Amino acid sequence: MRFSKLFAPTLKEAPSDAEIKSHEYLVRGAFIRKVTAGVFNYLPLGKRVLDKIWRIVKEEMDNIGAQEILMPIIQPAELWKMTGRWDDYGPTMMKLYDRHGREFTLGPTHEEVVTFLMKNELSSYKQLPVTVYQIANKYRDELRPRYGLLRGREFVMKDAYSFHSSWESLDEVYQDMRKAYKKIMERTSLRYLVIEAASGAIGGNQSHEFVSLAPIGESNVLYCEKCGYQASDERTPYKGEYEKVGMDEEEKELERVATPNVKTVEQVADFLGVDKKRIVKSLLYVGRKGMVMALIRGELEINEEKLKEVLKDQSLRMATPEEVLEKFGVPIGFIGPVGADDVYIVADHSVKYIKNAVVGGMKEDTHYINANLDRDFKVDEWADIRMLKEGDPCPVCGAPLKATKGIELGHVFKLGTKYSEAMKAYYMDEKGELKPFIMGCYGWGVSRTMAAIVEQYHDDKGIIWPLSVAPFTYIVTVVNMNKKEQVEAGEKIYKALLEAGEEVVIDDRQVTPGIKFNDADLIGFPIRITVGKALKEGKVEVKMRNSSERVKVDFEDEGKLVKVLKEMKESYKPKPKV
RNA sequence: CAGGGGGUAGUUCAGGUGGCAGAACGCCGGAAUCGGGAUCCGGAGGUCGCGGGUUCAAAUCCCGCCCCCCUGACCA
Repeated sequence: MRFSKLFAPTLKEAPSDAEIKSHEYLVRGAFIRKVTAGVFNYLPLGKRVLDKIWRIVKEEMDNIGAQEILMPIIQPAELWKMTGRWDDYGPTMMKLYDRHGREFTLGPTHEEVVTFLMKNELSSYKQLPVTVYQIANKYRDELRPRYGLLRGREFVMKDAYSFHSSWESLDEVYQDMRKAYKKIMERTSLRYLVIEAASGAIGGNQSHEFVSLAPIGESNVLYCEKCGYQASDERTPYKGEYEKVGMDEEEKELERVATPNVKTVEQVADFLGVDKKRIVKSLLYVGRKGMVMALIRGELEINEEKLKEVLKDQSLRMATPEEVLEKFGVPIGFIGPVGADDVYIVADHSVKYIKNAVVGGMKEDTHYINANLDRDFKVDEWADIRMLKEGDPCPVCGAPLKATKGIELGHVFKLGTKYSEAMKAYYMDEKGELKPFIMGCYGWGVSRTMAAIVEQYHDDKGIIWPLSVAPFTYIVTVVNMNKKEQVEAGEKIYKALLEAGEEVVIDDRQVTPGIKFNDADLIGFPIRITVGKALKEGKVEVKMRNSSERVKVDFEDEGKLVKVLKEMKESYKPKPKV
């Protein structure tokens, strides 16, 4: 490719909306351009990188026997209503209507469509298992798209689905997928963790996330250096001791005290001069079955994912102040379990071990002190709904956990029969009985991977692409286009590399050397061949993007030059930033 | 969705007490130059987000709408 012909309008300045390096460099380096919030054009360079990632993902899927298909982006509402996700997933879906007013969605994922497909096409256990996948655009109306390709509203995803007649068969494919995902991580040179994860709105009962390490990542990971435990903070159970707060005291008399305008745990602790641990925090949620109260010890935080799982209700959300006021006639901040008899109460185990607790007074500007379990309030369900943080004990070995952040690239789920039952997708087993398919689903963020790689591979000048995903391997930089000998030498090297089957760009633009060097660094070509003043000695300079070292190589000897270049290519192994 | 900020040249941004539409970079033409976005001369480029209102006069004030960005995710 000739740079003079390449559609690659690089930018000197960072776009005003770029907050992170991958966003800035992908835009400045002419890989992508924003169309509207969370929606991008891929320019030639970006398309080349995307294709390389695409191909790696495709090859790894093909390797484990998954079969590529293509499903529609437009999906009818009826399928989503069958599984209840038209409402559950609702706000995240891009919805549209045809001329008859019939409802559709732009597919945010394809469980419904693929289950519908298999329900009609597979009828016997003899046809199972089957694994299919596609690589296609997905649409999600994110609350707040941001970070360039990391959280878009339109993005490229690989989604695979497997159908089985036994859990053992599902487990085989699940393990194959995990191996394939590890290979994708390795082939894209990403540093990553595999963590146990919450399955969220997708559902199911086992899932692992493949997380690429990055400080700006939105997934919080807890891991144990001692035993190797790795999990999402949303998923990590608390298996430590429960601290006893005042358990050796006498039960004192329940008393309502005035706490004017004192609402938060912090304020209450200050105002009453008590430890936060003595306060029981009461949070109200609204789910499918109405309002639910969740209790936890004052200084701890509630893990909404755990709570959703306990209640088996993915639609759960925090109640608004208005809803709370309407229900109890009491503003938020003064809500507590004493006298909250008509609401279902879920409490974290930590609440069990507080005597003479402080709770909301259920009357504006008051709190109760000396509230005691059973005597003053009841709990309908005990559960572990605590959010763990760094330093909390590892659930496996008890050592203090470490925290880090990452970008979720892959997610594998054992779905079980959630979708097949909801959609009556049955096959006939050996005994002639109808059984719902046992299913797995496996997602990979293809376009997001591009941003994740840049997050790990860049410096203050631009991107440092690993070879496997670089848009081109080499750039031949002709320093002075007015010098015939430089142009001729550059062309000769360019052609030699093309003939050797290499991916190469020759920078034949009539611009100053500074622009050429800076663009080469910004775009991130792994190897640069500079044709300039060293030509007087019959040499060119070769430099790898991840090093400042320049090697002088005789250019007249093409065989030797190509050999040296290929050797440098072999040894090019940029170091990730994390 | 809530709160905040913003929308002016291709980009990054000034102007905003109402009175001729601005800069830098980029772009086009030219000069000289050619190893890290260098220099000089000349030039093109705008429904000031959209619609309405107030006014002799609106980028500027008022109203409505659209879009973009940031923070948050109701942790009481």
